[in-house]
Amino acid sequence: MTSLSERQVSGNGSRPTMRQVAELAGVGVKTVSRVINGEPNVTAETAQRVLDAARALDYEPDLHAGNLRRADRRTRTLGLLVGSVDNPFAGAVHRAVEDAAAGRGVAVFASSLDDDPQREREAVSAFLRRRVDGLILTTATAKQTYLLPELRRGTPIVFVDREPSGIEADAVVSDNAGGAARAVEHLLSHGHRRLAYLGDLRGITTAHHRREGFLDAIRGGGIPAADVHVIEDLHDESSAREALLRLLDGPDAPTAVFSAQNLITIGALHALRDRGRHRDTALVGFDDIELADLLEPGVTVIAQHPEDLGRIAAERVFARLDGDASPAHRVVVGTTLIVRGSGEIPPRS
Amino acid sequence: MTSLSERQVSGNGSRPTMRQVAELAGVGVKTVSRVINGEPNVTAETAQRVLDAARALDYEPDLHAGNLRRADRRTRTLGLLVGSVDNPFAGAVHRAVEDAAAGRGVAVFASSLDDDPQREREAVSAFLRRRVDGLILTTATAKQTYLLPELRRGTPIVFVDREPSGIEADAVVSDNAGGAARAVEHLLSHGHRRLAYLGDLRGITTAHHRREGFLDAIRGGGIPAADVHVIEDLHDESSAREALLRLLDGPDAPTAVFSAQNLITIGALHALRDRGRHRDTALVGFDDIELADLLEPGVTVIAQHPEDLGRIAAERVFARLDGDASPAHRVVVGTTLIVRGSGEIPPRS
DNA sequence: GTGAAAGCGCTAACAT
DNA sequence: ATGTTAGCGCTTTCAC
Repeated sequence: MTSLSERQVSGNGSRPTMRQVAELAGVGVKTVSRVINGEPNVTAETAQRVLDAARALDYEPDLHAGNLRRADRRTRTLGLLVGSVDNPFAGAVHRAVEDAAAGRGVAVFASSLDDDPQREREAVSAFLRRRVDGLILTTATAKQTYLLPELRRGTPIVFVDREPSGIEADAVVSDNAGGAARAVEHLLSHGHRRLAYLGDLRGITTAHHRREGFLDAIRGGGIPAADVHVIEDLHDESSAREALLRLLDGPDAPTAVFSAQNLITIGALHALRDRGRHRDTALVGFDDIELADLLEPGVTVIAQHPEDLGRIAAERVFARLDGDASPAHRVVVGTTLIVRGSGEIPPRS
Repeated sequence: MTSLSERQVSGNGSRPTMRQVAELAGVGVKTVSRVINGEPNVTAETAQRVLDAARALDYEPDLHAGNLRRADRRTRTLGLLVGSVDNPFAGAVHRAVEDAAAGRGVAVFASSLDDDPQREREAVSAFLRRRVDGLILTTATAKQTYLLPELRRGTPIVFVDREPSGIEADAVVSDNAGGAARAVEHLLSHGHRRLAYLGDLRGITTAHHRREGFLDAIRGGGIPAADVHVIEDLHDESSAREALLRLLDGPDAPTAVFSAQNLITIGALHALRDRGRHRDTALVGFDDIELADLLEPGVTVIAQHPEDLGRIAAERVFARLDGDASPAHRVVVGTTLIVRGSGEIPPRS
C-alpha cells in the first residue's frame, strides 16, 4: 500500500526498530527499552507482550544507537592487537582475552600487525573509530606516545607481551630476561661453553630482554664473550634455519643453541636435522611449541604462559573500566623450564 | 567555570566531536564531515584548516554515530565464529578473513564456540546487536534455521568448513569425503587391511563426510567391515589417545590408523608412542599439523587449505555486500596428500 | 563551496 | 507502571 517504505536491496532490507516492536506490542518505546534492558517497573504481563512482539519481528536491539545516548557510553567491545592471529602464542592470548571478555558480554576485535608499526597505527585508529572500550596490544612500534591522548581521555590501554615505551600504561609481560638466563644456566650446567643465541629483531623489547638475560648468564658463568655467537634480527623460520646452518658449517660450531622465539626454534630444529646434528647439539627454545614432546629428542623449552598473559591483561582493562585509577601496573608472569631432552645433550668431546 | 560539563571519570573523559572540530576550524559541521569522508566541494585551504583542527584535538570520527544516518548503514565490521581462536586451523582461517577484510577497511570480530550450540546463538546475537555487515561461521548447531530471518533481511551469511543445514546460504568447505577416501586408498595401496577410523563428534558435518569417505573407500577396496574399527565422538587429544590405546591393547589391533582431525591426530601420535608402535603402525591424519615433518617418522596427512577457505568465505561475503544476489554458492576446496613417512609404513606381517 | 535543519535508533530526564 | 520530549554524533537534504 504505502510506497514510502519500499526498498530495492536484495533482501527486504528492513530491520525492525524498537518503535516497531512498541507498536506491535501496543506500548511506548520506553517500555520496550525497559524490557530489553531488564529495567524495573514493568508488569510481567506487559513485559511478555513486548518479548512476544520482539520475537515475532526477530528484533535485535541496536547497541550502537543506544550507546549514543547511554550514560556510560560503553560499546562492550575490546580491541586486541597481536603479531598474527595465526601464531599459536597469539592464539592462546586471544582465547584468554575472549574468555575473560565473554563473561562480561564484551566482544573482541582482533587484528594482526606482522610487526609493522604502520599497521598498528591504522588498526588502533580503526578500533577507536569503532569506540572500543579498551585496547590490549602487543605493540609493533618503538614508541607509543601517539596513544597518550587516548590514555588521558580514560581509555584503558594494556600492553601484553611487550613493554610500552614513552607512555605509562599497564603491561603484562613474561619474565624474558629471567627465562633466558635460566636457559643458559641449564645449558652451562650440562657442561656447554660454546653457545649460540638466535634472536628476533632487535627493536622488539622481548628480544632485547631475552638477549640481556642470555648475556648476563653467560657472564655469570664465566664464559668468554668470544665463545658465544649472538645472531639477531631473525624473524621467521627460514632466516633462523639459514643462520644456524651457517654456524654449524663454520668453524667453532656451537655445542648448544638458545633460540629466543617459537618460530626461530622451529627454524633451528630444521637446521639441526638438515645437518644431522640434532642428537649431538643441545637446544633450548624460548616459548613452547606444539608436539615438542614427540620429537626425538624432545625439545626442552622455557615455556611462557600466554593464557595468563591474556587473562591478566583483560582483567587489567576491566579493572580500569571499573574505576581503578591507580598508577600503571607492570605484571611479570614467570616462565617454566620444561625438560624434554634436547637441552640435556652434553657437549661433543 | 561552567559546571555543566564536569565529569568524575578517571580520565578527563571527553572525546572531541565533529562539532568541536568545526568550531576550532571556524567552519560548519557539514564541512568537517566532507573533509573527514573525502567528499568533494571543499577548497584545499578549508580542508587543511579542518585537518589541522582534527589533528590538534586528536579527533577520531564516531563510525557508529555516522552509521545511524548513513544511507548504506554499513559498520564495516564482520563477525567470525570458529571452534576456537586457539586452534591452528581456525587461526589460519581467521588470518585469511582478516587479510581480505583489512583491504576494505573492515574490522573483524572473532568468537570461539567450542562446538557449543548455545554459545553460537549467543555469539551471533552479540554480533547482530553490533550490526556486523556479514557473518562467517563454522557452525556448532545442527540446524541454522534461526538465521533465516537475518538472511532474508539481506545480511550475508557464509558457512566455512562445515555445511549449513535447514538454510540455503553460501558455504566454503574442504573436500572431506574425497580427502578421507584418498587417505584410505593410500593405506590400502601399502597393503593394509585392518584399519581404524578415529573421528570427531558425529553431529559435526565434516566428521560425517570424512567417515562416509572413509567407509566408501573401504568398501571400494573390498575390505570386510569387520576388519575395520570405527571410533567416533572423540573430540580432543586425550579422548583420542585413550581410544587408540584401547585398540592397540585389544585383539585385532589395526595396522593402519586414519585420524580425522588435527587434535585427534595428535592424540593418536601420543598413543602410538605410549605403546612404542609408531614405527610399525601406519597413520594418516586429516588436516596438517605443525612440525609433522620433524617427527620420526614424519606424519603423512591430508592437508586442508584453511587460508583458501577463509579467503574465499570473505570474498563471498563481500560479493553479497556488493549486490551479488545469485543462488547460494557451495565452494569445495580440495585437499592435498602430503607423504612424510607414517602413512607408508607397511603392515606388520 | 558552505551551512542549517531534520532525523537515524536508542536512552535520559521528566512527565503523568 | 508507562509515556513524552529532547538529544547523543553524525549524515542527509536542501537552502544559500
